[in-house]
Amino acid sequence: MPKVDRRIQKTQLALKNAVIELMSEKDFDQITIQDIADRANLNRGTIYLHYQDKYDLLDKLIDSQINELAEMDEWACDEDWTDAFIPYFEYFRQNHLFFSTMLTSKGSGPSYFRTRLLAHVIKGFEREIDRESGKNSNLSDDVILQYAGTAYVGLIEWWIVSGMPYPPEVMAKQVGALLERSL
Amino acid sequence: MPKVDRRIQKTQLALKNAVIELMSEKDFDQITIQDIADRANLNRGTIYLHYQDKYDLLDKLIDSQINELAEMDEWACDEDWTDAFIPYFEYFRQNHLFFSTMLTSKGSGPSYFRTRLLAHVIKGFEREIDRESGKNSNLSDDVILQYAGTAYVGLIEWWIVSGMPYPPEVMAKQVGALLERSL
DNA sequence: GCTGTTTTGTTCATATCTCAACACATGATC
DNA sequence: GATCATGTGTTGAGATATGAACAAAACAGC
Repeated sequence: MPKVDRRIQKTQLALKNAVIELMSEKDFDQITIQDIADRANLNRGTIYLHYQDKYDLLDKLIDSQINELAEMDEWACDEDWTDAFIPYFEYFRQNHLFFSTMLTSKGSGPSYFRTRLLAHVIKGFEREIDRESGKNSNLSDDVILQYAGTAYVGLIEWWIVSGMPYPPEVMAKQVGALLERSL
Repeated sequence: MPKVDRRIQKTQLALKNAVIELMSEKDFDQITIQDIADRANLNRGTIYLHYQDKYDLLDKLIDSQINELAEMDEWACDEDWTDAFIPYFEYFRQNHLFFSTMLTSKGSGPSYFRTRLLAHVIKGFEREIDRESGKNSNLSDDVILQYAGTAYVGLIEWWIVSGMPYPPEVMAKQVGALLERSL
């Protein structure tokens, strides 16, 4: 990774937080580039140095968030299946503002971020399906993945929107157990 | 006022917060320029674009804070004497991190900021002494000012350090009453 | 339709910040 | 005293952000 210039990092962080704030206040389509620039305390032109328009900005914001998740996938993949989810739920808690806003925001139709997240989750589950014991012999992979994926994403959203009523470890263990049954 | 470039404002704000944080953790003399740069997430060289050294930085930080106070002096001077202090205590509450850190920090000897603040307060009180009714006819201005000034500053520090147990309006009214008796 | 207002993208010259490197001082350790 | 590590202050080239201006679009109200 060629280290990124400090100023770019700060600009992107400011933009991310600005978008999160604004999206929790109004519909994304009603947000103007000027709004974002003002909230991020940046010159409007600066945004165009990095993004095509506000949709590109949102896209790349989501991209980088998904990528962070993807990096965690590699970092710890074959741990004990019951502890494997702990870092994820800690991550969700740290970024709960992003997740809650993006998952619940109703731009037009169901959240674009949910779609992206679901796709990523399903891709990660693909290689975890039990194809040996025979317990899934009369089930299609498609069905299993869609089932487990939506369940997982739905649970994440519920947990965050409800104010994270259980600590990350508790969520992680239970999710691990349920997924192990489903996959 | 020629408007200041956004970047300068951000840099100064970041430095201010960094210094506040660090001073609440360790003695100012033990704080290194690199510490400040790291905490402010700035390049070390950037600090030298604005300040001679860390002492100059602290000086100018204090300067600007005192100047903000001075601007409030002009904004509303001859209101009702019992309400006049409300904006000040609201200001103290907003900046309580700065005031508590600067007032209680023991660089070497008593706080430099306290000295500066006291001088400013006394200067503001000078024209408020009652020289007509005769109630102060056998008192020296010096004595009155030192008395009222230290009392005021001491009360501010107590209020902030104690976690601001009374709302600003309550403090303002009582301080107004007490100062009216003293001046 | 037309008209005034807002938002958008883009451009340019300039200001500020960054990064890396440097020489020098300070202080600790042997 | 020599050596090593750490902090300082400075420099230079380059990268990024700024502010201001502009034309074109998008949009509202009439």
